[in-house]
Amino acid sequence: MVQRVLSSRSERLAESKRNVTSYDVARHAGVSQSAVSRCFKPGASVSKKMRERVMQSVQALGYQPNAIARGLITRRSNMVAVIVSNLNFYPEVLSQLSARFMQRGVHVLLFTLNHESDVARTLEQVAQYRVDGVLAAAHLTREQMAPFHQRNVPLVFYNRSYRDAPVSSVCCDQVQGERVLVDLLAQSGRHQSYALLSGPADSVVSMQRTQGAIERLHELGIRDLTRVRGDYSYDSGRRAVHAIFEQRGAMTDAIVSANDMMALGCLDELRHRFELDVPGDVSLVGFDGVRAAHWSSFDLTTIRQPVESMAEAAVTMLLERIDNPGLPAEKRLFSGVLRRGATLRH
Amino acid sequence: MVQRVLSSRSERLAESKRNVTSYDVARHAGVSQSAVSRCFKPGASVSKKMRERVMQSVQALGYQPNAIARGLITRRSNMVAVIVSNLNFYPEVLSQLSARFMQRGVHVLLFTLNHESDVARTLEQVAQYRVDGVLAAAHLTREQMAPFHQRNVPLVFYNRSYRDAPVSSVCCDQVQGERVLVDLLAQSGRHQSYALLSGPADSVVSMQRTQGAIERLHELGIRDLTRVRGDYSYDSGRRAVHAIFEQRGAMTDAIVSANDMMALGCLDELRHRFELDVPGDVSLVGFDGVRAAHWSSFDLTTIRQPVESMAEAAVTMLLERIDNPGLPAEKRLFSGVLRRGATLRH
DNA sequence: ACAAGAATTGCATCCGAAGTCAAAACTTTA
DNA sequence: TAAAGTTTTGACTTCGGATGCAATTCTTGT
Repeated sequence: MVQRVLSSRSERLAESKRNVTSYDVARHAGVSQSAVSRCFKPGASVSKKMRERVMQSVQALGYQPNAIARGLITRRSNMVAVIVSNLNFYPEVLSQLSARFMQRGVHVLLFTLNHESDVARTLEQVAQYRVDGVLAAAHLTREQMAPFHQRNVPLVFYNRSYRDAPVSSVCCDQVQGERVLVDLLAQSGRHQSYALLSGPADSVVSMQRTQGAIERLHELGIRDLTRVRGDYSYDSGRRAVHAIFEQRGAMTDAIVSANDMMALGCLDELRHRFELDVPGDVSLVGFDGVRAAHWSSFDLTTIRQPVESMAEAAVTMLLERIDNPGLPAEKRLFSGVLRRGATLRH
Repeated sequence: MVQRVLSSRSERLAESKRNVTSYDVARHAGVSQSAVSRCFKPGASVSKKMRERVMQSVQALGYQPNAIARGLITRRSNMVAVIVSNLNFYPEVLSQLSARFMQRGVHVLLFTLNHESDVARTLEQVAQYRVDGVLAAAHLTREQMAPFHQRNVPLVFYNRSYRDAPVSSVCCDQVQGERVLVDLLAQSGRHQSYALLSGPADSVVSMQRTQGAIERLHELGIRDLTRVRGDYSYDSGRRAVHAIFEQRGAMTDAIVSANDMMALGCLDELRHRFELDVPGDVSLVGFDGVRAAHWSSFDLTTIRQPVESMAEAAVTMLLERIDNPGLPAEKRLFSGVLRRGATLRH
């Protein structure tokens, strides 16, 4: 009877191409399932003989431990969620994060947000997969963070800091960077009329950069400036030039853009549509230090975010907090690195 | 006795912030665990009253079903692996794929490869997570594909096709696109000397493009051409110009680049370093249709890959094969779309 | 009011690996 | 060589939810 059940089971196995389990390996090697399991646990108590026997069967059957089942019992999925809004803008960040997580044996469950995606539903999914941690390069409200705190899932933000919320973050100092840029503008050529091009209204980063610029301009006694808003894209940078000139005629001779993409759009529009010289007629600064800013067509003056260090810090902070749930939240602030290009009047 | 065990259990629950399980919900609602489970299964047999009671407890306790546990029993993780090499080059592809998978309730486990990553180890990880399918925008050998076939895990390639392997793929017709570009070059201005800039030696896409170009050039009777190799990057495009001119003096007046990034590097180097006019002195074509190719500084003539359609097709093909394991492999070939820019001599 | 049929519900089992603990197999020591 | 100590090993339980099946409840028709 028992025999029969067993045989019908192995028949099913054969016909359904069921995955090889640790039981199959155990049977093949003539040992217990526990033994097989132990052979895959680093410091476990297994004799050399046993390990050899098991590994031989593992090879023979092509066994791969099931990470899902393991995760269920250990309560560790070895996955982290990476939530990014607008993947297009900062591919390097994801690239860096992914590489560094992989290197440490942690897997990345990717969630991208766009304007039409349902953040609540997305976060629900994140929660259901029982990820060990969350790395968010996107904005979350306090209510949206709460469930993670309750479940003790560490949360690290990339480039957004929540002043009074107890969450960790790795940021580039937007305010200080922007101040450096404004200083540079002010020191070089005598600019008559400044324009400030901000990013989307709901972007905290854009707010900080804009605020940093305004603050410093005020301190320098410059209060009169044109303000327009873009959406971080190249095209919106191009459109912004029109908006600026509509407001001020073509007086404007210094443009502070909240990011590089828009700055490049401005640059192209100024040169090719308005046939103005940059930096002869107009000075221009960006922020981010994207690849294209370095291209010889542009050679943009900007602040480069130290993506490598920031990614490394973010990954480390998250993994530390996963291994040691007691660690308090920590906010790390990196300084941007000035890149002097050729878009500033002397 | 039973009472005592129960109470010690709930104490443990309280102190360890254990996640809420379907048992907890069942107890709270005074029903069986099966009932709770059924309330989360779409077409299940549950009375209205039951559903209400359960949902009330779900709300009260903040229950979230555990996708890991579910995956174990259903043998469906609802995750697919997306394997990309060099995330930096084609951020739009990942962005599109991710958005489309999310929209259909499928989760993306991201694996990025770079020159120093261990492909075998990566694929092992993919296998261990029991993903329902794999979407690869990277090269795999037949041996590396084999385990997926054995386990019946559908595999769809993005932009790489394996002629005689029974795997599905979605590709852009590189050869035909390159032929169109060469024709265009040949028709416009009388070019004296062609140069061909290929991508990395191990890139199948580069090979196809290069081959397409050479083939058509031969057909047109043009056999004399300079060949150099780059690595798909902007910088390698810049360097390539030097290499070309070293081989041929500055005779070359038509450059066919295997991708847009390198073409942009060429363009910048030609204009700013060599002070040559494009298209006046040199004509130039790229391939891909990246954003920057459209920028007014460049206005590159290129073939745009229909990323949206290709991503949609790839996602659909993969999900269909997951739902219906019997489906045969299928190869879909999309035509690139010519974008006429201003980098061709008339 | 009652039998037959349909819709719900709960019990028990399963998915696949990991951890606990006691039994079994080795070592060492007296 | 027996006792004591140390390693290894295996039986059994657990993680959390899904599902087949039998038991129960609810409809319906007569």
